[in-house]
Amino acid sequence: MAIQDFSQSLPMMLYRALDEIMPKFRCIFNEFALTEQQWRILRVLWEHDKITLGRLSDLTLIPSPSLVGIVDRLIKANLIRRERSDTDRRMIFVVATEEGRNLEAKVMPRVNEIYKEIKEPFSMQQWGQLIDGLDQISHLNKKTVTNEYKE
Amino acid sequence: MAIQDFSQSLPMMLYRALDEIMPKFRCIFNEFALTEQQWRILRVLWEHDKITLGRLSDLTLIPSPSLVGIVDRLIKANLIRRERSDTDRRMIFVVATEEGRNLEAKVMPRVNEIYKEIKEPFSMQQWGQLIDGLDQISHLNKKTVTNEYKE
DNA sequence: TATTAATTGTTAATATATTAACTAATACAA
DNA sequence: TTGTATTAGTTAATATATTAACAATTAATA
Repeated sequence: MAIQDFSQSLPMMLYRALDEIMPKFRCIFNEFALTEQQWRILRVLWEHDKITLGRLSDLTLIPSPSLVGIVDRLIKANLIRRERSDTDRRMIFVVATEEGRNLEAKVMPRVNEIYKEIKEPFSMQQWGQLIDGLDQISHLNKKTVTNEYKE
Repeated sequence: MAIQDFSQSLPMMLYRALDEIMPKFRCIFNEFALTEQQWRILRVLWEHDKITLGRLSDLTLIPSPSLVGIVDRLIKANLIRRERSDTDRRMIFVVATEEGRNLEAKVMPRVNEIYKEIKEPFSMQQWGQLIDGLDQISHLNKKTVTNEYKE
């Protein structure tokens, strides 16, 4: 056997984990006529009244070129709106409409339900180790792994 | 605080981990004029002389509709070829050309180098816990975690 | 202040993902 | 053996990812 079996490599393990869990969530998103990316944007807006496209890109992990079209479609669906900044006219804020805000109460319970199902078979320690490992991966290039701003 | 902070949710942690490590690999793939998906296919073919499209889809996690075009482009690049099965004319095998096989020796060392860098800061135990956790996630719906057909 | 550099978003071109519908070939049952 | 269901792969339509180039605005500096 090779030193490193492809299907057991970290990238494939990560992809496979996502392939297992995301369809469950997308199933719910589809019920509300949302794509996964559209949901991510709303999900962030439910935690931030007003946010620039740049920061939205960072928090949703959606690359900015993609963000343009996704935001366009959310606007067409009347769930969010653009708002150019007065102080720095380069920046554009994104804000949820009332209709967009109202979705939270409908979608989140369903999503939390699935999330609980996924988490359930794990012991608290196992889950913590998984999250810690992932956190360490996503901070590989940073000087120190500081969790100081963890709420 | 919300029960569940979006950016600390499992899906976002998985996506963020991939966002951290994959650009390092893609950098190498680009040097050989390969996309990530094209590389995945070659990577599998280096372990399997001959494989059907269906199984290739399973092993690469590339959905079959995507596979069609990706395989087309790999054929145009003269790295693989299609071969229809004689016994069951529905099935199509994919095989690496000599040029495709020759890439392994050039690409793999570079990829292994990056992989080692990523793995290095982890203790063996930490790494094992991470892989185990991911493995458990990707087997959530299976009755038992059977690795019987592991090579 | 005029120039240059950096920042924020956007557009464009190509590749891939998602979902549904569809074709061809094979298996299966009446 | 015919009709039906299943399987393997493909096509089509839309959405998103990736990379590079670009425009507009602001910041920085000579």
